[in-house]
Amino acid sequence: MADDVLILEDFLPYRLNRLAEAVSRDFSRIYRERYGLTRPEWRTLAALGQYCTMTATQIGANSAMHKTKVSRAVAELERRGWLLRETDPSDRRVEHLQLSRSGTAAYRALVPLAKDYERKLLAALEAAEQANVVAGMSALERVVNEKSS
Amino acid sequence: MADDVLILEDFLPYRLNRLAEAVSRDFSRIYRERYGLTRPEWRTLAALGQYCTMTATQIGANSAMHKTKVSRAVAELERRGWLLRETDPSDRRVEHLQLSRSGTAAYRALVPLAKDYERKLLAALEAAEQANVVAGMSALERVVNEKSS
DNA sequence: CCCTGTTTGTTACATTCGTAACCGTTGAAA
DNA sequence: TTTCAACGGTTACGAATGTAACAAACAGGG
Repeated sequence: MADDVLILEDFLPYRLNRLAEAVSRDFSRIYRERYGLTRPEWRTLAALGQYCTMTATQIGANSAMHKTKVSRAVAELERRGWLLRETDPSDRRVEHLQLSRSGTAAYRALVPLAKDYERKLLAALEAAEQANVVAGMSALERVVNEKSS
Repeated sequence: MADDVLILEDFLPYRLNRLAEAVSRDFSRIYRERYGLTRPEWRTLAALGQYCTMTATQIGANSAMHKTKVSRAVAELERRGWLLRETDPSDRRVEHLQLSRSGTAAYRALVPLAKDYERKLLAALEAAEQANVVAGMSALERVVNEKSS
């Protein structure tokens, strides 16, 4: 508790980052090896798969991505023919995005793999530990959201 | 539980990343605004402050940073006069690094701020939630370490 | 109708980052 | 002694990212 040394291994921001990076890196192999997707592209795909139709701004807010990341991910998915844009007739700044047939197919192929990954990760924990993870994350999310608001 | 839609907001890798990014971004203001440090530089400073003397390779292993990140962070800290290198006489590839007097001063100034940040973050949680966070993170770390080994 | 300010989304530029190549050093085997 | 693989650390180069500037479209007064 002395204020002269920080035990980095116990420091919450560091632990969170280390953990998130390891998990993210590990999981990214699933969509990277199979489809060559980047993380922003995967997130955009996941958001559109879940919500069917969204604007770029909505994707950014929902997936916590900078708008330039969204813009580039959308452009790449469109280039692949996985995504369709439709300009809003009542506000021509806005583009409504949705997955094409082939984009939906890729999404549907990835969802079970993603769920499997999560399932296996949590299966290595005891039931009480799983509950701790879920409750702890929710609590931290609550605090972080309070701070930013 | 259906395998056709993934609820991104409940998906563990995504939640972890979102949380870690938010906390890291928030905390980074402390060392960035005050000293203009980048995250790799802060981590290197923290590692050397904790362990007194380390090699670049050890810092990378300890802080989960790529060796090029460490190399650049060390170079910058040295440029500031915060860090001293000493070539190992028995193996001239190895450099033993340690903080200089001014580097130590900066470290000592930052440690209480870091601890304060963590304290305030956890103070917004109830006791049971804090326990959940600590236990949940430890459990996840265990699993991730098992996977990579 | 124009002017101003705001919003959506894209692009230019500089910075950061990782892969891979690299240099100098070491140790060990031939 | 010579050779060569392995290691510590740096650097070059391409990819990814964020900041800021930007164009186009809207909204609301004057």
